[in-house]
Amino acid sequence: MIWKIFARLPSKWNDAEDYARECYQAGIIAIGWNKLGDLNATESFAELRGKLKEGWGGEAESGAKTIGQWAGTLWSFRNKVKAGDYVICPDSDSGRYYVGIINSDSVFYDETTLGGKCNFAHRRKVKWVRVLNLGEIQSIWPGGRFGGNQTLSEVEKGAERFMKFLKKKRSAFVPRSRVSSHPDMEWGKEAEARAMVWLGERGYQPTNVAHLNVGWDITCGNSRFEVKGRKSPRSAVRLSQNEWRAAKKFKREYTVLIFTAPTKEALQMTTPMQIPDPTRTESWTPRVMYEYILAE
DNA sequence: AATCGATTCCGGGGCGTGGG
DNA sequence: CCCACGCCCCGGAATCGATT
Repeated sequence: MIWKIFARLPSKWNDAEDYARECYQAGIIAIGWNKLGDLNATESFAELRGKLKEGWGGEAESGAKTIGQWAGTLWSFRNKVKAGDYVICPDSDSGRYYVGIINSDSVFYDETTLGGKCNFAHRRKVKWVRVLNLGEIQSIWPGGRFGGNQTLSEVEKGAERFMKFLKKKRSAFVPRSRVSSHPDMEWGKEAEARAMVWLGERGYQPTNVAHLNVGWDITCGNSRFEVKGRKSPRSAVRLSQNEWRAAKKFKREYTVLIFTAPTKEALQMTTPMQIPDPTRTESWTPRVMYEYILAE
């Protein structure tokens, strides 16, 4: 079975956050409604619905209908999801889709925060196996839409194509339908500053070498980091020829860090998407630029 | 002023769900 | 059955902002 599971707060909330990457990095999939306590202690769908009504009755916009859908999500998460099932978890911060295989036989309850802020307590262990970009998703589901909008839903349409896609080996070029971008100087600088802090927090001793034009921005011993900042996942990440060459040369020692945040304040809190050895682990579309000069 | 591209806005479509 | 909804999202249009 294939499940689509969102690990995020509702987008209609103004401070909605996406925890997909935290889950990915922690080897977990997690959903909210913490106040319910351990789901293993809940015996039936009806009991679950009752507890939800008690705890969230006021927030449920459409009463019984909403409660019912929440109950369905949690009940499926507890009962219908099985070890070996596939999970697809969309990440709105990076515009990517994490694909994994459920690795624990039952749900467990854990309120400790993952890497960043995610404290969604209903969890299952996941072995994440792939990261797909929009182009790859669209090659499976034209239009990029699959599964439902609820926190958890089963993916039915295109399930066979998805399985076939996973078996096929990674193709070199997957077209991406998104606009290309010029690097934004100011955001580049902001992102670099954030990267320095973030690396420092993780125990590195980073040196900023961006001004040297070597093909990456930050050096920590043998590790080289290229930092990209963007305001939304809709704008593409572009590697210059210089950067590409360095990435090819240093392979695993070269990592691209992508910071996606709409405002400077948000950027200070953002954890980056990390792409080690980018020329091998991701699909890039080469772009050739021409210019025309009028002959004298 | 005009042009070009990035960014934001928003209409509406789509799939899977439980309620009635 | 049908309907209305959800921890949604695409893609065109409008807006913004930088550069000439």
